[in-house]
Amino acid sequence: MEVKDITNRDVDFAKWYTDVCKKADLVDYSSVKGSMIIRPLGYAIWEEIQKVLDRMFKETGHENVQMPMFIPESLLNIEKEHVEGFAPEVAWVTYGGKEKLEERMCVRPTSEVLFCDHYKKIINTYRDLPILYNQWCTIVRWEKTTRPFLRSREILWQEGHTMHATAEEAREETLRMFNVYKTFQEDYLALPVITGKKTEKEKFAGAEETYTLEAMMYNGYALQNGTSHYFGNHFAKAFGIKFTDKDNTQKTPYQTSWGVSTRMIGAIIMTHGDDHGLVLPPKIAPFKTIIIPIGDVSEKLEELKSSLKNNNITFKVDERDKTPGFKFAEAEVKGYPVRIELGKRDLENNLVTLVRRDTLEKIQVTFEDVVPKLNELLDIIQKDMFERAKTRRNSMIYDAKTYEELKTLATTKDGGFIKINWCGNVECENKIKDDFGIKSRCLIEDEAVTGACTVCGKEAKTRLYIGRQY
RNA sequence: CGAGAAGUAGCACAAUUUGGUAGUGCACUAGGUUUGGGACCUAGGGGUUGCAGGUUCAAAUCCUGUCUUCUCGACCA
Repeated sequence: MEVKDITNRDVDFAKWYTDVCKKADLVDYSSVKGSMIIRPLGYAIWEEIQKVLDRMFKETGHENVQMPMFIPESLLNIEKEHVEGFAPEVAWVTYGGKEKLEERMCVRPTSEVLFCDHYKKIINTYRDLPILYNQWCTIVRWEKTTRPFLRSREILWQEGHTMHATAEEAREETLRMFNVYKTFQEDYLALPVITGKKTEKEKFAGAEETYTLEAMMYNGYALQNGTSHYFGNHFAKAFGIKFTDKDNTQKTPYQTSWGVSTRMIGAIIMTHGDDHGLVLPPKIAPFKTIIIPIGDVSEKLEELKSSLKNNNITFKVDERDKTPGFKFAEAEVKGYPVRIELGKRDLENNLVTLVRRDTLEKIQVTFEDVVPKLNELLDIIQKDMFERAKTRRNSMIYDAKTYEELKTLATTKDGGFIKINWCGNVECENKIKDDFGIKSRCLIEDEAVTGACTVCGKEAKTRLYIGRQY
C-alpha cells in the first residue's frame, strides 16, 4: 500500500476526496459503474454507525424487518407521484433465467410500496397501530454521475417505515426520528447540520412534508445527509390500507418514512479530513487508537494492551517491520483519533507519546497515565472536531437581501450557504437554479421574515437556505 | 445522458507520433543490516497492455465497438 501523494485539499477538492477514499482503504471501484466495494475500514465505520443508530431506533420502539428486493411494476405504479419521481432511475429485471418475465420487476429504489403492500395485510384494528418498522438493506438507483459514498447506484442504507392511527402521531414520529438523526450526526459524527423542511419542489416523491439534514462540506458544498418524511395518508389510500378505530368506523392510517445511508461516511471524510488523509470522530472510529511500538518494548506493550482492553478502548497495534515514520503516516491516512508512540527511548523515562490526529499535537504522558489521558483526549477531540466544523460552516453562511447581493455571492463564492427571503413561488426557486446553478436546501424556521423576496421583490413569506450541492 | 480526456504489474508512469513482441521507480517475496516522520544491501517473483472484433507477415502502438475512471453540464439521496 502506498499512502503518499494525496492531492492537496485546497488545490483539487474532488481529487483529494477520491484519493482519501482509496488511500485510506475505505473503498475500491468495482467493474460496474457506481457500485463500490466497501473495504474493511469503510465497512467497520458503517458498522459503528449501525450499532449506534440501531440502538436509538430500538429505544424509540422500532423493530427491524427485511423486505424483498424486487418490486413488480404494477405495485410500483400504485402511487402516482411516487412512481413519477422514481421511474427515471430504477433498474429493471426482465428475465428469470432464460425466460422473459410476464411482468418486469424493478430493484427497489426505496421500499414504501413494499411496506404498504404488507401493511395492507397486517393492519386491521387500531390495536395494530402504530407499526414501527425499520430495515437495513441496499437499494438501487440508476444514477448518471457517481462518486464513492456520495452517489452510488447501489446504496447501503436504513429506511424506517411507520404507520399511525392519526396524523398528529405520524407528524410526531417524523420529527422524533428527524431529531434522532440530528443528535446522531452532531454528537457522534461531529457534523453540524442545518435542519428544516424541504420546499414543495425538493420534497420526496409522494411525501407531504420532507425534513432534511444538510451538512456543509469543507469546500462549502451541501450534502443532504438524511431525510424524514411525513406522508399523510396518500399511500395508505392508494393501497387501500384501513383499520377499524375505537368508534367502530373504518379509517385510513398515516405514514412516515426516514432514512440515512453510507453517504454519511462521505460527509465525515469531506468535513473532517485533511491533507494527511482521513480524520475520524472518536465516537465512530472502529479503533480509537493505534499503538506503534518503536524498538523492543514487548513487555510494556503487553501491559498497555491489556490495560486498553480492560478499559474497553478499541485499538490496533502496528508491529510490522516498517520504520516508525511509515507507520505514523499510515496511521494518519487511516484517521485513528489518537496514536500511541510506545518508544524505547521514552520508556526509559517512563514516558509515552500520544498524538492527536485532528491537530497532530504530540503529548507526553507517563506510562500509567496513558489510559486516563487517552479517554480525556478522545472526548476533547470529539468536541473540538464538532466546534471546528461548526465555526467553518458558520463562516460560509451568507445573507442576501437583494438579487444583486445574491448575484455577487453566487458568482464570487464557490460554495457556502446563502440565506434569502422567499415569496414561496417555485418560479423564484427555478430562477436561482437557472441563473446560478444553486438549489434550495431547506426553509429556515427560526428566523423572522422581514422585507421582500430576494428574487422577485414581492412580499416574502419565509426565509430559505440555498446552496450548491453534491 | 451530452461534450472532452484517460485506461500498460498492486500504485505512479515510459515505450504509441514512426507497428517489430513491454521497461523504470515504489510496493511485493527471501536473507541480512536497521528502526523516534514514509530505511539500506543482496537476490527474486509478478504483464494474454480494460474487454471484444478488425487491418497486417507482425498490434500496447492503426481502425471500429464496448466498459470503466476523471472533468464540465443535465439528472439525482
